[in-house]
Amino acid sequence: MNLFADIRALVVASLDQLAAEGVLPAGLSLDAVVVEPPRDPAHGDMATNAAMVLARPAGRPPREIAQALAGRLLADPRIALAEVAGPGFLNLRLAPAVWQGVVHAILTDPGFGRSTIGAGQRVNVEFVSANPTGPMHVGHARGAVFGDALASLLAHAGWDVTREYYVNDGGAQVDVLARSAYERYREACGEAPQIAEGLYPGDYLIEVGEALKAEYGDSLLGKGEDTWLAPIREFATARMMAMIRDDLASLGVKMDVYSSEKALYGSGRIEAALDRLRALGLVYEGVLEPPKGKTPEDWEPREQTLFRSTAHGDDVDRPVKKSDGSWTYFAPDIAYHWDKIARGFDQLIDIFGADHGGYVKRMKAAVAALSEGRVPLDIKLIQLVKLMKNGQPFKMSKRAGNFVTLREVVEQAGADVTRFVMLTRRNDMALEFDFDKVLEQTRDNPVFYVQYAHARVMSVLRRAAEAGIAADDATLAGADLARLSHDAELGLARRLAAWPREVEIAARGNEPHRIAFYLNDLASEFHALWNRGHDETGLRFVQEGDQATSQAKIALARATGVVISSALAILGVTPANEMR
RNA sequence: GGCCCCGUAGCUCAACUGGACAGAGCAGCCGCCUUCUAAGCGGCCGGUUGCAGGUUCGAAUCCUGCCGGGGUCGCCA
Repeated sequence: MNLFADIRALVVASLDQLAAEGVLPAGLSLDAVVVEPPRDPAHGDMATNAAMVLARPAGRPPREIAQALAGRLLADPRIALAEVAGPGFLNLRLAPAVWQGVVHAILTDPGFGRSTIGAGQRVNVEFVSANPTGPMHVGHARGAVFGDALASLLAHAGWDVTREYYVNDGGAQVDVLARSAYERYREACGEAPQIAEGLYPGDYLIEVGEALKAEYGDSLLGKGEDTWLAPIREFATARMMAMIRDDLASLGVKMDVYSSEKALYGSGRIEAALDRLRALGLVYEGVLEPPKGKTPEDWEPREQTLFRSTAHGDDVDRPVKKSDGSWTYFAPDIAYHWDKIARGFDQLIDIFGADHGGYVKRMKAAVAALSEGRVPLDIKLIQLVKLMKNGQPFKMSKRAGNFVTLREVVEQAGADVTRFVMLTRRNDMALEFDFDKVLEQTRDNPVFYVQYAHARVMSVLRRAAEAGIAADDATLAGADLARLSHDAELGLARRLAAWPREVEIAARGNEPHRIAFYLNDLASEFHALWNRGHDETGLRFVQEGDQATSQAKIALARATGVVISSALAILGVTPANEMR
């Protein structure tokens, strides 16, 4: 059930009638007609721009069209008031029964808030994709939470979603990992480790060294890289991936698929992808111009293998091979995306750190070329997380290997709080994460505020039980909701009615933060009603001695709880039953 | 210098993807409150949406050019 879609359908049907009666010309496109909540509640419950967008093609003044439409709409019992306003808006006021019906729908329809706009299309959400060279840090946590919530959101809106992690285990950095682990292995064997400049100094490799000793004894001591590099690389990356999976699990993130970059090497798939592009005339040998403006010191013209990304909107063509003949990072990534296309996804989403912004155009160009424009790729960039403690920047020094890990954040703040806070900002805005503030129990902590609203709903149900009022869902579904007549109550119901629409807007834009903002608004509306009960006892949810009215009001509270819980589920946050 | 992102109330951020008078929360000011659930409630003040043009019925949103912040710029991933 989506009330806005229902009313839009009514508007469209009415316009069709007007066309049939000759009031409007036949065959007008109604695509641009929208029904949405006005910014200003004084303008009514819903507004449509129909008259304005049709004025020009119909050759009639907008207000005249609006007037005719109003007459039609008023014939429907759901429409209580239809007023022409401003340049030709038609403002609608809906009958209380409509809002009461929303409460009933929430209590009886488990699919309330779900949508079918995804139409079962298969979408692949690739996120985190951190190098398997160490534990994940806060930045990764934000990407993980965002990707996971986006995936849930899309699933909620009718997409068939795959969560995927691209393991960057093929480049030079995993060799560095192997060398670093080897030193820790030597250390475990009683030798003095030499963590040279450029190796990973973090303590997390100590246990890997010990595990290596347990596995290999001292058989690798004193041997050259050619004997130990490959096996230790395997060993260490496997350990790192196990650690990363644990980290993700601590945040409640579970991937459907892990894809290995390394597996692409030697499989012929990189070559195949590039051959495909070459056949399209998009791979060639050529010389790049130096970057405009700032030319690097050591720049020298050099012929190399290039992808013609400029054919699909990039600014320059991009190399796929390094000067030593090995692939650039881009080459296997092209093959990887081709693989995703080949697996039949209708739509791809990549979630990158903001420092990869320069990579976006070439990746989109590659996907456009390989899918011949059939598979859209949306790339969401995740901005930095600024860690704070008591309003002071929380310093981290990655170089020293003692950066703040995802694990530490989750241990201090908890998974629910971490997730919620990281979703209260748009992905392309920097996020401040203050360890103290996120745990505060005050109004300006959105996590607390929303959880408190849910806890109050549960409290109402407990109180009803104490008062001997039946308040199970079946009973509430049969409550006499016509008793919900106060504007404060109907206002809350209006907010609940907006939920399905909010899901669709958020899903269409790949913007899970909208869910967090909606939750804040809904909680605010609920708290406001609760607080009015202080002075106006008639607005309290439990009305001593009046079971029927109590049940209607409790149904409203319960419906609010259901929607909060459903929205929190998309964000991957557990609703609180009581505050401690 | 090229490209990408950001710039909105004193602060932190929204704005339904082009809709009406740009909204919340903090902070500030003025009242109220000692509780159906306690960590408060109501109201007021606060704006040239960085600047200047353009597109149109209508612009924070789209286009052009500037200003400021961040990121990035063949052989890192």
